[in-house]
Amino acid sequence: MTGIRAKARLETTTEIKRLAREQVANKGAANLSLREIAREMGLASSALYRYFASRDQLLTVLIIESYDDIGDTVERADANCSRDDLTGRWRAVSQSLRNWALTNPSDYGLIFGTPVPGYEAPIDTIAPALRYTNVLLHLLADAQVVGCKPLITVPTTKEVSREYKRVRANLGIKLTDDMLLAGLAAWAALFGALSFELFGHVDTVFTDPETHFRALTEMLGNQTLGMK
Amino acid sequence: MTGIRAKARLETTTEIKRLAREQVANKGAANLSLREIAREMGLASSALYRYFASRDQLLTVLIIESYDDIGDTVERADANCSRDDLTGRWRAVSQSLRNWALTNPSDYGLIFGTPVPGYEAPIDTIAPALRYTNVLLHLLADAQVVGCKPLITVPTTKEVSREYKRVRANLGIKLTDDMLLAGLAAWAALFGALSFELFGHVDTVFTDPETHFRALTEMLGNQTLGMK
DNA sequence: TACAAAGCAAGAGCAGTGCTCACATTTACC
DNA sequence: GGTAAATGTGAGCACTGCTCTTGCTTTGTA
Repeated sequence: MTGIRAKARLETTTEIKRLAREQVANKGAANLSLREIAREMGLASSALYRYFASRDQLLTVLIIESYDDIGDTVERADANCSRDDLTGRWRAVSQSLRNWALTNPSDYGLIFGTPVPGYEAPIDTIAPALRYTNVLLHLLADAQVVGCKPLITVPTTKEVSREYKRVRANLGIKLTDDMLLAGLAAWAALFGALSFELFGHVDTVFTDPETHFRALTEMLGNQTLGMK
Repeated sequence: MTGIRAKARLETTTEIKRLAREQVANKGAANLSLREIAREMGLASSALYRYFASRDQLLTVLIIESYDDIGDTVERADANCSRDDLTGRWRAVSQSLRNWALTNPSDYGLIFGTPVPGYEAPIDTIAPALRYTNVLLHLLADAQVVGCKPLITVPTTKEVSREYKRVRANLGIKLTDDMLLAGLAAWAALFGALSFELFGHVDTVFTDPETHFRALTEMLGNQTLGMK
């Protein structure tokens, strides 16, 4: 029975990650210290290297888990709505995003903040990183099927239509140019607003950021889902 | 004549900042090393503390200079347009933003990336931080004066109108609710798109990010400046 | 012009970091 | 029960930010 050791290993690994997350939240990713984790666990610092190859690898694992967490959250919010309630789904998705970000600000920073120059995201991060975006893409696709037309205008140049053709191929989803642009713009506005808020760029602007965020998403929902 | 020493001090200070910027660009802000700067300059590491109180203070100075740099850039782009060419000004402003970000990606990361938890921006950073935003605010104000109406709808709740009243006060600028929301949304979409691009979240989506960015800003300009 | 004060640089030293490696111990399986 | 793998230890290397004492140079002034 290899179970005892496997169980202990899992526990230790989980505890390391827990303490790491705590440190990242309190002192920032840059100040994450393996030695401090070891001290808190009553271990020799070298012992941690039996569980994680390096500080960077530990951080990468935290990032992957965060991607999965935000993916879970957004998928669940979307799944809780009736499929044909497109506005409701958009509301639920964007609200759940902000809630997650406010609840896990350091994880948000880990994912959407400044990457280390030269850092190549390992393959393991790619799939989890796509989950939360796919929720939006499917919402847009569903909207298109029932005949929604975004209330925006796409600049009609050959360059743009060529690029968006490639984007459709890259994303593997069939969306009209206007739905694509409206969706990408709404998505960018959402994360732009969240980054502004979480990274402290609008502290002196808003008294109640939540109210603005609601107004923003309401407006973006109108623009993107538009009229049937 | 205090000139000789003052000049030497200025030169040393500038050189330190130059090398620091180089390191931040190559290895990230987290890996900025005062000792390495000292080595490269042929100085004892302790000598650097005559010029900067700490590593953090050096980083803060870099951030302030970056804020001023982006402020300069955006102000200049705007000033180069004829005042009543609102669309042209919006194009110039957003293009100059992207150009600056692509030319100085590490500075962009310094400003718009993950802040250190508990880090309180010193007062010196506040004024420079407002410059690039003020360019947009004045553009919106000018648009309003000539009767532009954004092509969006604001959710008309008491909460929203109360919050936007406070925002007007905080920003010290009189904009209608729809102009305010349209402007903030466009601003958020701009920086959201830039952060996605610079922080590597859309590498697999776009073949030519510039084309998408142009389409995005074109669309946002339409929505915000709208029709007279 | 002489001199005290202020500015600047050096080098040793402290406490901390990531990471490696040889070694000891514990556990699992044949 | 013996063997091999998994796990933990502690010393050690090379690095970091930062402080403090010591000595030298420039500065403004008496």
